[in-house]
Parts: sequence; structure tokens; C-alpha cells
Amino acid sequence: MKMTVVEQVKQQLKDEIIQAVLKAGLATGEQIPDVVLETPKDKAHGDFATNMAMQLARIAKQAPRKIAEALVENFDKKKGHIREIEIAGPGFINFFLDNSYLTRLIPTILEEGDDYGQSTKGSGKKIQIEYVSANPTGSLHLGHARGAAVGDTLIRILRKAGYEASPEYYINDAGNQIGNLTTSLEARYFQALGIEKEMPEDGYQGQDIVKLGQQLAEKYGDEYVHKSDKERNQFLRNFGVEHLMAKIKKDLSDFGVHFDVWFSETSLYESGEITSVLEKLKERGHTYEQDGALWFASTKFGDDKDRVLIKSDGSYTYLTPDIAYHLNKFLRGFDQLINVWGADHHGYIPRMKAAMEALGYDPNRLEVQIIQLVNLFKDGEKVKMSKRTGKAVTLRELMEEVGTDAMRYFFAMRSSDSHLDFDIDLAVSRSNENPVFYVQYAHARICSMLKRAESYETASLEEVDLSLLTSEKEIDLLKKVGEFPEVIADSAEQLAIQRMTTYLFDLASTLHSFYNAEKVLDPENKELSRARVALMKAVKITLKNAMDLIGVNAPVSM
RNA sequence: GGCUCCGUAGCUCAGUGGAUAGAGCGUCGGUUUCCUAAACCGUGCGUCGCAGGUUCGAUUCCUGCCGGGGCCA
Repeated sequence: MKMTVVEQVKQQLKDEIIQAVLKAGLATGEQIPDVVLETPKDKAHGDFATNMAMQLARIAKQAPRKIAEALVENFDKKKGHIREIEIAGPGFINFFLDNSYLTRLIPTILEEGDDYGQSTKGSGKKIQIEYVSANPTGSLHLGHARGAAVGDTLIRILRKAGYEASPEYYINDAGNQIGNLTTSLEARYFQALGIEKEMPEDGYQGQDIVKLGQQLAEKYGDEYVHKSDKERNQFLRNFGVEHLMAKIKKDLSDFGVHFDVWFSETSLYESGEITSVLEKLKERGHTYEQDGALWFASTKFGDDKDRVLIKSDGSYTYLTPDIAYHLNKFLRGFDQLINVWGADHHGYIPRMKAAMEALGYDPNRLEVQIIQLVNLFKDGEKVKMSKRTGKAVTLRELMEEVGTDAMRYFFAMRSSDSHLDFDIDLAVSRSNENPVFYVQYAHARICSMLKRAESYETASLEEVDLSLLTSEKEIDLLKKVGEFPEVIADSAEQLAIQRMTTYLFDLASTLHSFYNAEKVLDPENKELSRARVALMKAVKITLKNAMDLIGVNAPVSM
């Protein structure tokens, strides 16, 4: 695998640290712990630091600072690009590098362009992410929106980190909710024709169903009133699911979220996978009959109680097709399954994992990311949401009010297991308080400079003297830009998308700071200007790629 | 009651077992004859909910408790 410039330098440094440990006779090759090389928060602590001396304290049975001294004595400065080494604190070894290597980043980044940041860390591991999976019984609301943003961003980050990531939406188009949808729609259809018909008790009250009923009346008149119940039901069911799914798909695609696979629950019935998964559970001895129902002995696998698979009336619980679906995923050869679920589903995790284990799979291969609630704030007050009255704020409404960029950014900004306060006023404000604008402005600012920079450009990058980039702000920018591949790898590994947003903000901030301190286009100093233009191009590419990962547009002007 | 998430600065939140715990906003004060001031610079701001435990070292891991949100019963 091709290593980035930063990785090469770090690797070299790690190798030299190991050499120093061996030379100092502090530990044998086998005893040496993994070399941890961190980037200190405080610049005064060097470019990189290692805690090796502390880690060796027990093995070498010496005080950390004493070990550190021995290490420094035996360290080959020349090989490690080291300008200075110091021992600090309880035994940290701080390395100050000769930062000239950083300028090598620029040609690499300019060459890689959109691919900059791409790595093979995930080594093609096949990961499936199932997210949103809202029932086709209405519009997507804010919880779905957050799930959509999180899932899609995860997909993008995982792919950039070298995983093979497949997004999938599970359509609950069988089950009770759909029966309810059908009877709700039937009532609305009849009502639109002026025929009295009551809505089912817990029917879907939303306006969208009313409209669908009207559409049906306009298009088909009373044609389906006179058909048999079975025929009408079948028709209304398909009509409803189709239309509501079309709407959901449109909402998602306008939100920048795209799925490879739309998996239908009904298909599990048709293919016989539900009966076969039940057979499989029975064969393995994990089911029993009681009170006329078929139970799954999930407590054997850590669940707090056993679960019904087939109710006494012969119908399936919603768990049953779900188990079949997850088995289907494994049979398709995914190494890892990730489900992005709303907080209201957390109680579902143990039984799902139990089912996987009962079927002979390692339950750790199923990972569930729980998305906590979103609270909307407007004019400093919490916006109340009520599903009952059909007044829940929808993805579509918020998208129209604040735009996709703000939504995507805000949803990617927080760790998904924290509650999220979404401030509408902040999201639309064109001020420096709004992080979306702040980040986008950094990109637009560079584009604006580059537009004016044409007179400074030379025929090729080789003619630009990048060694002129030595100021503090320039080094800061180069380091930041060089971190990008690592940030991607980390956030992929930890499934922590907020790391990407944090990084993006930092990078924008570093750029703004540089911009105010140094002049990029200086007619008095064309050589330096050319070098800085090249640097700006590298920063622009990095900003753009990072924004792509969270699904935010990178405007060329604002 | 069971399960789960959260508890870090006045507010909203970052923080892969490491150094003096960070950012934005808010406070106060500065910066533009100059590439977009949607920006920058400076300034204060903390019993990391509490108590134990593991560790050379805990905001981070474990246990218990307290407080808040959510789900289930």
C-alpha cells in the first residue's frame, strides 16, 4: 500500500524509536509495546511525541524519565528527520522535526485531487449499512433525517478509508402497519368520493394519506369501490406503498442520500426465507411452543426474556422477518453489518444479536448505531413535535427552511449517541456563528484567490519553489492538510463521523488564520506567491474532499 | 421497576489511558488605504455529576450512587 508523506515520516520515526530501545538494551524485540506516536495538542510539545518511556517503565523496571534519557542518547537523529528531541513531563519524548518534508504533500495532493484522503486501511472489508428503513406509511421526519445523514456520511467515510460499504434500505412493506395504511387509505379514498367511511382507530391521520385518497378518486373514480375486498386491498396496498416510497426516495435523493439496495420485506415471504429461518432455529433447538405460540429462546443468548416468533393466531411478530432479513445479509457475504437505528429501537438490540448467535454467527458482526433524538429550536424555544396531530416536522420541511448543507453539517457535527439540539436560526444565519458558512467560506475564499492568481502561475509545479513555505501559518496548514487521511481512517474505525466535521472546522479555521496573517498574492514577491498558490490549491482540495464526505457543497463563491 | 444514552466553561458541545482538559457562542477589548470583515487577533471562563476500584498515570476503563432524556413493562 502507498503510504502518505506523513505516514512515511511517522513510520520512520517509529522504526528509529524501536532501534533506540534495542540499542539502549531496555527491552527485547518481543517485549516492546506498539509505538504510540501522537500529535501533541500543544505545539510547544513538538511535532510528535511518544510515551514509550512510560510504557517501558514496568518492563525495564526503571523510572520513566531515566528510560527516556537512555532512549534519547541512543536515538539516531539524522535518520528520523529530527531537529530536536526533548524529554518532558512524566517521561514524554517530544520530537521537533525538520518540517521540510511537509512541502512534499503539495504535489501529492494536487496529483490525487478528488482521491486525496483515499486509503486502503479497510482492505476491502465488506460492510453493509442499513439505515433509515422508515415504514412507507408517511413522510420522513427529523429522526429519519439524522439517521440518513449519519448513515450516508458513514458510507462515504468508510469507502474513502478503503472499505467496501453497501447502503441498504429495508422496506417494511408487509406487517401490521401496512395493513393499517391500506385501511386508512381505503377510508380516505371512499371519503374523497363522498362515501361515508370511518378511519381505523389508530389509522394514519396525515394529510399525505388524504391527498393520496383524492388522487385515487380522481384517477380511478369509484372503480375500486365495486371490486372485491381482496382485490381492492391488494390494489390500495400496492398503490400506497409505491407512492409513499416514491416520496421517501425523492426526499432522500434531494437530501443527497442514495441507496444501492431497497430490500422488500415482502420478498422474504415470497422467497420462503421466513419459513426457512424458522426451520433453522428449530433445528438448532432454540425454539419451543407454549400457549399456542412459537417462541425463540433468546434468553440463552443474553436477552432478558424469550420472544414470540409466531403468535397463537398464526401470524408472525415483526421480529421474525427481521431475523430472516439479517440472515439474508450474512448469506450475501458481508463481513460486518451496521444498523443505524432510532433511539426507540434500542431495546431491540439484544434479541437481534441473540438471533444472530442462535443462527451460528458471531453477534459482534452486527453493530447497531443508535441515533438519539433531535430537538428543534427556533427563536430560542423548543419546537414541539407531535406525531398524533400529523404535525411532526418533516425532513422535507426542514430542508426547505434551512437547506441541505446546514442539515447535513449539523447532523454530522455531533456524536450520534448524544441528543442533538438543532437551532434553526443558527442554521440559516449568514454569520460567523454558523459553522457551515464558516467552512464553506474558507473554500470560496480560496477559489476567489485562485481566480485572481492566473498571472502567478507557472507552466508546471516543478518550477515552483515550495521550500519557501516556512512561516508558522504555512507549516500549520501543511500539517493540517497532511492529517486528513488519518482522520478518515480514525473516524471510519470508530464510526465517529463527528471527527470529520471537527477536522473540517479546524482546517477552515487554520486557513482563515493564515489568510489574515499572510498575503498569498503579492506582486512584490512572485516566487513566494507561486508557492502559496500551490498551497492554496492543496488546501482547497482537502476542504472539498472533507465536505464531500459529509455531503456538504463546496461553493466557489459566496 | 428493567434497559439504554447523556452529565466537561455562563450556553452548545469536542476530547483514540497520558503533559497546564479544548473549540464555538456569549463577555470585554482590538484589527480593513491590502487577495471577500460570512474573517482575524487578544481576554477571562472548570470540584470533567459524586464515591470507590484497576493503573506508573483516569475526564477516558470497571462498579455503585445521584440527576436528566428516551424506550419497554
